[in-house]
Amino acid sequence: MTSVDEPARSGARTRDAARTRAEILDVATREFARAGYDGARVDEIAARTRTTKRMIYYYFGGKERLFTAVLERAYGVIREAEQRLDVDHLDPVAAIRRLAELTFDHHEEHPDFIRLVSIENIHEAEHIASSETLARMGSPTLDVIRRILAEGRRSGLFTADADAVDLHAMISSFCFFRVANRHTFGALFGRDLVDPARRAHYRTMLGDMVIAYLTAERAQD
Amino acid sequence: MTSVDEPARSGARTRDAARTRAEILDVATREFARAGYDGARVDEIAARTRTTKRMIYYYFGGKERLFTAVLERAYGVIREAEQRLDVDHLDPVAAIRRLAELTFDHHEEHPDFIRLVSIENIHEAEHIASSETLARMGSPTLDVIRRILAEGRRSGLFTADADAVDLHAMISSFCFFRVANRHTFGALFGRDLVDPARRAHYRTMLGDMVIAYLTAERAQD
DNA sequence: TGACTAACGTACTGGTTCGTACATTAGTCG
DNA sequence: CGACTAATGTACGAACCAGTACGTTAGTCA
Repeated sequence: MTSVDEPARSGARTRDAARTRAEILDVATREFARAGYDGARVDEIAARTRTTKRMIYYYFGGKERLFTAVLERAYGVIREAEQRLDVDHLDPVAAIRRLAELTFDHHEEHPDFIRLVSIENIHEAEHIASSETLARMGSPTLDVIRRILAEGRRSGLFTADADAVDLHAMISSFCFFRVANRHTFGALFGRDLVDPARRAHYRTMLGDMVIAYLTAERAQD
Repeated sequence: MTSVDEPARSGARTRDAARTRAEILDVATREFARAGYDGARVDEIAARTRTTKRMIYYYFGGKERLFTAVLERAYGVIREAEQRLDVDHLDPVAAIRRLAELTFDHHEEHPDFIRLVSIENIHEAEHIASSETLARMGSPTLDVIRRILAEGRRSGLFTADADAVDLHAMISSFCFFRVANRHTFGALFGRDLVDPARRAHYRTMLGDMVIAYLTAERAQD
C-alpha cells in the first residue's frame, strides 16, 4: 500500500488534489479495515486526514464509493506483486512453491487487505460487482499457475487432475485463513497462527501441502 | 441451528420465556450474519420476532451481549456435531478423511456460522474473549485428530512432523474459505466455489490434499 | 493582472438507532 | 382467590452520523 508523501513543504497548506485523494484513501483503508463498512465513520476518516469531510464527498461521492475505491487500490497492490513474479527459470515444483510463498508473504504483510476482503464478502461482493476497474483486473497468477501445471504434467511430475483455479483457491485458503481467522482461532485453540516464531513453519507447510497434493498418486475421478 | 417451535397452540399468545428467548436468538443469528455487527439493527430483529425490542434487552441486556449469545449457540452446534463423530473403527486414512468431510459438510450447511466467525474476527474475537461459555468449550476434534495422527504414525502411514492443531487449521482453511470468500472469489475468478455441481469435487479434493500431505515423504525440518 | 475554475472549509440538518422509563398482564403459589 | 413476580408492550429521548447548502481561497491562463 503506497503511502502519502510528507507534509508538503514546511507547514504551508498547498493545494494538491492527488495528495489529498491519496491521503483520504490511506486513512479510509485503515478505518474500513478496522471497523468494517458499517462500523467505519466518515467523520473519523475526515478527522484523521489533513482535510475535511467535504473533500471525501468531493472526490469520492460517498461512503459506498469510497469503500469501492479502497478495494480497488488494495486489489491493485496484490495484482502488481503478482505481475512482478518471475518463475520461468524454475522447475515446476520450485515454481509452485515460489508462487505459494508470494501469496503467503503478501497476505501476512497486508492484514488490512485481508480484512477488507472479509468485509466485502459479508456484503456479498457488491462493490466489486459495481466496479469496472475490478471487473477488468484479471489475475496474472492464474496464467502463471496454468503454465506451471502444464509443464509439470508434461514432465510427469504432477498428476493430471489439478486445475489452476482450484489450486489458486487451495493456496489462498491457507494463507487467508491464517491471517483472517487468527483471532477466533487463537482464542479457541490457544495458538497464534501469525506468531513470528512459527512463520517459517507455516510457510514450509503450505508448500509441502501443495506439492504433496500435486505429486501424489490417486484414483482418477 | 435448532429452530423455534410452532406458533404455540392456536393463535392465543402464551407467555413462554424459553420460546421467546430462542426466537430472538434465531432471528438475531440471521440478522447479524446478514449485515455484520454494526450493520445489524436491533429494531429489525425485534420486528421479525413475535415479541418486541424490549424483550431483547430484558433477556440479553444489549446488542453486544446478544451477539455473544448468538456466537455461543453457533459454536455449540458445531461442537455437538464434532462430538457425535465416531471414527474409532476406521483406519487412519479413512478416519482423517471422515473428519475433514465433517467440517466440509458443516461449513457448507451453516453459511451463517461462517459469516458470524468472519464478523467476530473483524472484531478481533472480543466477544469470544468475554464469554466464559466459549472459553470453557474446548474442541473435541483436536483430541480425535491427535489420536488418529498417533495411530497413523505408529503404523508408518503418516509422516512424523504433522501437528494436530496445524492439521485442524489446514482442514478449516479450505472449508472456511470456500464458503466465506465465495463472493469475491466468484466475482474475480468467475467460479462459484459452492456450486452444487462441484461439491463432490471439492469434497474429494480436500481429502486428497490432507492425505497427500500426511503421507508424503519430505525432508525433516 | 484579472477572471475563471478547481480545491477547499464551515456549519448544519434530517433521519436513524440504541437504549429506557413507564405501564400492564399472565401465571403461580400460599 | 388474592398477592406477588416474571414476562411483556408502548412510547419516547438523546446521541449519532451520512450527506449537503453555502461560502471562500489558491492556482492558472488569456
